[in-house]
Amino acid sequence: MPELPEVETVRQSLQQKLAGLKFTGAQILMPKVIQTPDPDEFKETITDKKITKVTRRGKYLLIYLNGGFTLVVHLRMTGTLVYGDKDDLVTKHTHVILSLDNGCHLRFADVRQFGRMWLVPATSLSDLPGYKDLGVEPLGEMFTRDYMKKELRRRHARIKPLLLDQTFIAGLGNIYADEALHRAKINPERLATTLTPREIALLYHAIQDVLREGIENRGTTVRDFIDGDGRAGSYQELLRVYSREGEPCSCCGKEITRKKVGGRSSYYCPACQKA
DNA sequence: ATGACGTCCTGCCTGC
DNA sequence: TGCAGGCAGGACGTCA
Repeated sequence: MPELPEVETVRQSLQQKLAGLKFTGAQILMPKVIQTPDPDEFKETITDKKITKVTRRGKYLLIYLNGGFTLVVHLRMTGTLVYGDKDDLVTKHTHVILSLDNGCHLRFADVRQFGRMWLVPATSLSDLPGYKDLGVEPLGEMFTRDYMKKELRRRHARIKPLLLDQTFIAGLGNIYADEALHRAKINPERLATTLTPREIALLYHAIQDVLREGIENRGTTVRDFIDGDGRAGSYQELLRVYSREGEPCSCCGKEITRKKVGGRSSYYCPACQKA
C-alpha cells in the first residue's frame, strides 16, 4: 500500500520525467476514478497544460500545471501512476491514460479501483474532502516532539489507530505505523494518554527513522507497489514486524504476533512491546 | 470526540 | 481440480 515513502518515491521518479512536459490529451477508461470534474471537462482542462512540478502532501500526489490547475492523485491500496512508452501494454486495470507531448504516456492503473484523481484549481485544494484536515508532515519542521506530546495528551485513543489517523500525522499507514511502534517498543493497543515522556520521544524518532529509511530504499513492495518508472521498492527486506507473523523478533527472538487493533492487522512482538 | 461498522473492489488463500 | 467464501485494507460516511 502506498504510504508516505512510496508516494514520495513516485513523486521523485515523476518529477524527473514529467517536469516541463505538456499533456496533449486524456483517455478515461474508468470514469469513477476521476472525482472531479466530469470526464469531458477533465479532458478539456488538462489538454495543453504544462507540468511545472510534482509535489506531495501526506499520501496525496500533486501535479502542478500551468494555468493554476493541479492534478491530485491518491493511490489508496493498489493504485499505480507510471510514466512509459505509448506502446506499452494496456492492462484491464489501466483506468486513465494521459498523453504527453514527447510521445510518452502517464498511466493510472488500479486493481482494486480505490484510487482517485481530482483536477482542481490549486487554490481549491482545501475543498477536497480529507485533504484540508490533514495533520502535520512527519518529516517537516512542524512535526516536533512537543506536537506529539500535546496531541497524544489530547486524543483519547489507542496509539495504533491514532497513528493511522491522517488528521494527526499525514502519511503514515499500516506498515510504517507497525514498524515505528516496534522500534519504540510500544504495544499497538496502549492508550495514547498513557505513554511516558520517554516513550513519546522514542516513538517520535522511530516514526521519522522508518519513514526516512523507507524513502532511502525507494518504498516497500509487499505485493503491488511500483514507482513512476514501474520499479519495485526494497524496504520490505528491512521490515522488522510487518507481514512477519510467526517469524522471530529481530530484537529478542520471540515470535511476531498479528492481532486486529481498530479493525486493522497489527504486527508486533509480544515480548518487546508489552501491553 | 471516539469507535464500530459498512462501503468500495479484486485477487489470493483456505477449506471442502 | 474446482469452486465457494472469507479476507485484506485507506478513507469516508453513518450511527451510537
